[in-house]
Amino acid sequence: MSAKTSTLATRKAAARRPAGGLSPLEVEAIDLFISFVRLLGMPKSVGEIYGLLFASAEPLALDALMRRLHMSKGAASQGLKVLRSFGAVRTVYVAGDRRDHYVADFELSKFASAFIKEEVQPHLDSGAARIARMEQHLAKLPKAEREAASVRLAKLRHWKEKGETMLPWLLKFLVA
Amino acid sequence: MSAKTSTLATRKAAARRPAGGLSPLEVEAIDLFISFVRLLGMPKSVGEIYGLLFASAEPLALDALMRRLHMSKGAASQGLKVLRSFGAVRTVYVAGDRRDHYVADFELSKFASAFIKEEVQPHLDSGAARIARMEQHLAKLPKAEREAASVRLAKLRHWKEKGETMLPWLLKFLVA
DNA sequence: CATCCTGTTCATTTTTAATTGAACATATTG
DNA sequence: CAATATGTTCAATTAAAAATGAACAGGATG
Repeated sequence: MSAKTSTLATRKAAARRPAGGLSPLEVEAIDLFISFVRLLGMPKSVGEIYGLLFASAEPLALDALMRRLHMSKGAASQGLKVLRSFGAVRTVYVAGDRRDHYVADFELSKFASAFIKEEVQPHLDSGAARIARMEQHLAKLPKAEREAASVRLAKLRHWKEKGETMLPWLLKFLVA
Repeated sequence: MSAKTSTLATRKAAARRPAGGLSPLEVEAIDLFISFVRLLGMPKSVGEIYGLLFASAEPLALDALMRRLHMSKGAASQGLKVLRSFGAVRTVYVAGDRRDHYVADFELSKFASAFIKEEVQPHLDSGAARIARMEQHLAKLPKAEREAASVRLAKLRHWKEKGETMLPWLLKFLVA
């Protein structure tokens, strides 16, 4: 009896979509975004979700993502949370359905600016703090060592400034 | 007799450095570069090696890296291989010692350009191939779906072009 | 208000990435 | 050329990251 309903559901889904529940176009989009999010150090599930939403003409609810991507509820929920957190995805109202339905926001720059704000910027900041501490240590060194180390520290400061110059520019370019 | 020489060498090195074999300055440098290489998706051992070489006034051989970083020979060898591969590190001649001695190259941009060439560029290329395939699939779609998908594909093409514009610029900025 | 539906959280398991250490290759030295 | 020193590679181990699934919270529904 439970076998019967599940068979029906499966058959219905299969009729709408090619084998496996994903069209070739969707598969390409998913692959594309998996490799993109991996580049940014995000879990592949995030790329799968965004890829499917990007390719999908209709908004999709959590259970549709689970089913079509063969993904657990937990992973889908967490992935959507991440995507929501930087606005790569948003919910849309669907009449007569109380599930949340998601669509992809097409502004890809949101991935990049989230990455910069969450990963790069903190590193730059902690790097700055570290350089300050290194300057403290430097002062206590015997003269011979101090001079060699001083050159290196200058290099670090230079890179830090370069990073701080580049980031805003990069953000601007991406958003434009 | 081999015991005698190795004991002497060990004692000599230990006298030069504080407990644990790493000065506070070295520890800061190592921490800094660990987080930097992690940002680029490289193993932490690569950051440890570069960090120590960056801070170290003298060239260091593989066994010194192993000893001071508590790292296996394999990890040190592989890490140096990676660092050599993009010129972040080079060997220098040390008279009367047949081990390879390494120093850090201070041009940090080498990390970034290696990352772009090895990680980013290939993704852009495969992305381009994928977009081409998606255009094939698109043609086979019924008209209604085709139009929605077409808008999305245009977005992808746009991002690809943006990436292709930005990368050379970014490289130039980094190297400058 | 008891039950069902939807979604979140988090301890556990699984998967993936990095490290170890031993076997090997190669060069050096007496 | 035997013995030793140096460095690389790779199968096995260990550590880190991600996914699962069950427990839970809250909101709707009859």
